[in-house]
Amino acid sequence: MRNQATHTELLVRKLALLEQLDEAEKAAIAELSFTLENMPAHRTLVREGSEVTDCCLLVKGFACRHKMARTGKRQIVAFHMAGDMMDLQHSLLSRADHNLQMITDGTVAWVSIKALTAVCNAYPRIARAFAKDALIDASIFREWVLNVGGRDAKTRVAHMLCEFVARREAMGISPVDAMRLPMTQEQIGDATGLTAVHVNRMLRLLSEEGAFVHEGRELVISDWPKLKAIADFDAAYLHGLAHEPREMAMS
Amino acid sequence: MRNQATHTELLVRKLALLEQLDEAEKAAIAELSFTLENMPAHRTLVREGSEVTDCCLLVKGFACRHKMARTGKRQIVAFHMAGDMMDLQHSLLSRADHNLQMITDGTVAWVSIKALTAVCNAYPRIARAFAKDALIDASIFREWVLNVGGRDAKTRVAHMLCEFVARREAMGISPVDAMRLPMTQEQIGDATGLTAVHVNRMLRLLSEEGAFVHEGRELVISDWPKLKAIADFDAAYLHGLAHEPREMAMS
DNA sequence: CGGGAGGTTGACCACCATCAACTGCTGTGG
DNA sequence: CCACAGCAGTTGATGGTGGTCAACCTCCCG
Repeated sequence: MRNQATHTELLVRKLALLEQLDEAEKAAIAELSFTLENMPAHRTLVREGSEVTDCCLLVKGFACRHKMARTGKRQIVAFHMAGDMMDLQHSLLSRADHNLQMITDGTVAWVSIKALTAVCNAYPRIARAFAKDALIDASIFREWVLNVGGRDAKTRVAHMLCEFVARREAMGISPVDAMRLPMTQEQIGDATGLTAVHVNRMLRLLSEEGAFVHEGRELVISDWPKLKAIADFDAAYLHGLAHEPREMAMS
Repeated sequence: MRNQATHTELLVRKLALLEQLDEAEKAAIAELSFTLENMPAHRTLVREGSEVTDCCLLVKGFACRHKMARTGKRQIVAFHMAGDMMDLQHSLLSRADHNLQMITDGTVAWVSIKALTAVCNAYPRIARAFAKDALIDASIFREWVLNVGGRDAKTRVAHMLCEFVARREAMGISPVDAMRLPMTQEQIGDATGLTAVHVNRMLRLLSEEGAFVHEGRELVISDWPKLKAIADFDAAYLHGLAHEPREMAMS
């Protein structure tokens, strides 16, 4: 809602979803030294195989993580939005095992792993919050394995949209009843293991069934319970990083 | 190799792959209070949705983690072998988001999350080793998303086998040139998003191409470089939890 | 000896990929 | 202001990978 949130406010908001933080802890985060950098769409932030010394927090815009198969097929393994620490794993695993790339214009805030480690050592609850975040990340990957391995095309696309919407809501990025999808249909395809053409057909099918209305990338979720049912979506795997759309959740 | 390894020796061996441990640290792990329990094949250790207070270390046999889609389709998201702490995520996320089940007869060692946390607080390097293990877990999930979302059936099955073999080697569970697969073809199918029938065909195809010889579940990898090439397998994503079969790696 | 689980093989078919053509939008330079 | 290029989206025709169904086999164990 508030687009003016600073990068540290965003991070506090995110961590507060995972652990109770007191004023001293919030202050410690606010005092972390971040380097802000504007990023154009498609810019690669971290490349597979590279060594990493900084972690990056997404402040504005959207990004994704992806890996390549030998055939050149790209598999997106995660989407990211404002407030996400996108490469916590690099704090302990020195070599990146995947790429990190902007999908829209945006801003990231770099922070050194050293500084992050120091804050974690001084404030165990902050360390716990980061650890939880990493574990929830893993839970999301498990759900994605199920999604691409075990669901048909319509369900897959619907599920991906549900997760995206639920996470947006949790971070308060925008009202859900009128949002603009940041990703192209090709990117949805790369995330779901489908082709852009088939994603297009599935989106049309979903709107014909009344789950949502969309014109281009403008998306209005007209029937959340229906979308959720089609999607086989249960937010439990997001462990608190999700809010379902408010007015619609119980209808 | 040594099937007589105790549960704590196994855990030390595993953690030593991730962090240098001194004698005091090894002793601290040896003093952890584990409860050993024999488990028959198919026994469910942790059920999705349940609350968890203990973590379990697999001592003997094989297990898997899986989730269910609404349609009843089961998706295996990980295989586990001796030395694996199978549910570290439960130390911070109280509710299980997936099932944990034996696939063969075996033994597990339960340890309370409290005791584990205490050791981690006292020995930062042990904490780091566990954290790395959890992050590598996540890296493996990412690779699985790519595997089921982005590769064709033959490559998928080959990749799954490569990972399994490489992890076995790292834990020294058995010589690779003659091993018995613990999982059924149906379970391989549940892990790769294929049917048992199609897994069967792919296994035949792979052995016709000379990547390995198999009779029933007895598997002899006759040409590791070829299997690896077919599988699009690069062990980097295992971050040190893998050894490629020794004599064959460079041939 | 009988039953059951796992494995193997064949026939058929559906879901989704592929290829291709066309539309609409946006930004850019003449 | 228009022309044009390029990207994203849309729709149709066709085909292949892998699912489904079914039969049968082997092995193990009671």
